[in-house]
Amino acid sequence: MGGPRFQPVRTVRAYERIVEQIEQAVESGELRPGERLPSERDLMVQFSVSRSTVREALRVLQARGMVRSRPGDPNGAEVLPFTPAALHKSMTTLARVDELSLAELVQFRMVLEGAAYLLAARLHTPSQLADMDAAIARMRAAEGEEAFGAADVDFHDAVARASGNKLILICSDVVRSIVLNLIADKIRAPELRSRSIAHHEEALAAVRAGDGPLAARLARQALSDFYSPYLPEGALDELLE
Amino acid sequence: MGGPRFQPVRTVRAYERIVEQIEQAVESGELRPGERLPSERDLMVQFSVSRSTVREALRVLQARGMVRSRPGDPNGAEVLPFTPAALHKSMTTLARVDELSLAELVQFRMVLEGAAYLLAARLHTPSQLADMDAAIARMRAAEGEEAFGAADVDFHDAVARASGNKLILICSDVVRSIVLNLIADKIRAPELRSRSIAHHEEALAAVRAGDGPLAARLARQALSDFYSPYLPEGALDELLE
DNA sequence: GCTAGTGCACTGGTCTGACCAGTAGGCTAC
DNA sequence: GTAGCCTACTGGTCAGACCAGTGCACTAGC
Repeated sequence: MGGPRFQPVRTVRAYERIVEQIEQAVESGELRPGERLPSERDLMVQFSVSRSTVREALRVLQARGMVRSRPGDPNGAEVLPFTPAALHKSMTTLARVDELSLAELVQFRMVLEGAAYLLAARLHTPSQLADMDAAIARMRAAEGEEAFGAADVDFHDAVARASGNKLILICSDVVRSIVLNLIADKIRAPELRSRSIAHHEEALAAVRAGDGPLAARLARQALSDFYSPYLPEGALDELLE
Repeated sequence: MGGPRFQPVRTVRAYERIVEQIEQAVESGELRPGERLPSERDLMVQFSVSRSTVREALRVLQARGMVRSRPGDPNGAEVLPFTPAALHKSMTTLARVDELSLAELVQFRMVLEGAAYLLAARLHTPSQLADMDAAIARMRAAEGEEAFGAADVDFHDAVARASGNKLILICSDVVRSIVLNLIADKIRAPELRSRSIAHHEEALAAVRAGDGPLAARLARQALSDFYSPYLPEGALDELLE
């Protein structure tokens, strides 16, 4: 050993270069959400490749959720604002393929929600508290399962938003929807509702009082209560004090 | 209102159907990592579509990290084990496009690492403790930045693994690498090393003693210490008691 | 004048068929 | 027995074509 240090080479496909270029244009702000890409036929001229190559690049970008194309649209593909759809997709795959257990997912939710409540208790603004109040009111007023669930989601969203951390917000959202999807076939007994509302109100009171640790503990406890029927005994105990 | 409830329709592209079918085959275990897909020309017969359509489907699957194809490979595309690459990608985009601040990322790390230490303190096995010891030994023995960094990563990985939660492990990993990437241009002053090692050892001692809350607090504190130079004053205080 | 309807030019989705540069494995010549 | 060639494949790319949609300008009718 001692000769020149060579680097492994990798052949780069044409469509990958196109993906890179468009991706960079989006990330640098040169292309903003809502704007349109040139048509595929224009792109094939600009990149001087064939249309199939352009299309493969667009498929990759579409899979990443950065772009959407609609047949017949005279304006070409639309640049989309970032959505956690791709994040959601890969986490879902992770959950399905990589033997991620429901316990792990719920535990992760407990971690995230706990942090969200902790931060929310210290950072909340009046309007965010109002959002939480409104969500609880909607939960109480809800007629069907659907409306109740939506209001429930709104509440957790408001808390996560109050945490001031977008990553917590997005990840909570993704994991929650995956978890709910996993147990969608089992029934959410309506008699749990009043208890669920009470839990939410306690946690909200702690948030309002600025008692982060208490709010976090209540939130974890509520999650543990809610999901323990679907889990082996004691699977979530580690995160409860 | 009162007529039949119609559902919005969505035209489904041919390549999407192919993606679904292959994806499902992978998720159901019918196709296992390491196995090969038929060649594109075979697939076009099986799905009775053209090769371009098959290829667009493969591009999508490849973008999701489920499949890899190599020119000339007589065996067709390879089914890959799940990697967090797609997760990594979408989180990186999130960080770049969605104005995710370094503070949010580090805060998120504090949340995850805190949880990892907390769980590790309660669930660790002897061999996992040994892994952590070994990693610290490597940190101490490291000559260059690179070796030190690698050992550091190994340590955190060992802790996350000891948490027993694969989601925490993977997400910590992803977020850590994004954060390190963001501050890669700044120097990691070598004089911080001995302090960093000391921090790790304190936290490890708490883990060994089974004191989860202490371990978690030390871990958060260490992260806060390490990253505060790159952040506005007090940006991480909310998660320190 | 304005609106309703009709074309048209263009889009993306798909297909066909072709070429090229790689690869792996069998075959041949030594 | 082995080194090296051959071949039958592979994926990557290209060219050209058709179709069903879409939006818009234009036009016919009021």
